[in-house]
Amino acid sequence: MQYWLMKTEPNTFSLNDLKNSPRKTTEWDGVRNYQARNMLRDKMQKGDLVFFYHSNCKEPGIVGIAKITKEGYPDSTAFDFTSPYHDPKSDPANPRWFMVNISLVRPLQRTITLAELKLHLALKELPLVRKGNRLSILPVNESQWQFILGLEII
DNA sequence: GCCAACGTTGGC
DNA sequence: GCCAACGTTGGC
Repeated sequence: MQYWLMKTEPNTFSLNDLKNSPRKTTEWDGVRNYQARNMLRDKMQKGDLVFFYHSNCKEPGIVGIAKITKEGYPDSTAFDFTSPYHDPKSDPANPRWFMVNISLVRPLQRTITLAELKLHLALKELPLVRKGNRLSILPVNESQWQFILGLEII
């Protein structure tokens, strides 16, 4: 059982979009970074919990909890000529990109903002708050997970 | 294999 | 909108 943080731009796909998805489940497609791909393909396991993070928006932060409901499988949008994520270099016989399915567990009672996360010494090793980090999928260790959850209720 | 140029991410 | 920090590309 591992913990993760997954970034999404709410303009593209928000927590509400997840809530309104059939069975509150979505394919996490479109990841086109090899480090993130490796986590999707090799590390994420069914039942792992995920902080759902809104990036590139007015108030960046963690807004909900989701879980992995299907482990890594080839990202079909790479083969779809009509998709913005189409990648002609991904061969269906040897797929380059992978995705998982995630399902909503619950929204948080409030947004735990990036600014707030940066204040806590206990989170100084959290990859999210490290300078220059642009990965859209990041590991969270158990103590960090518990600490962040503890911030939800003020 | 090096590395300059370019593209992207994402906070601010 | 700016720009720092990365990742990728492609010439050599």
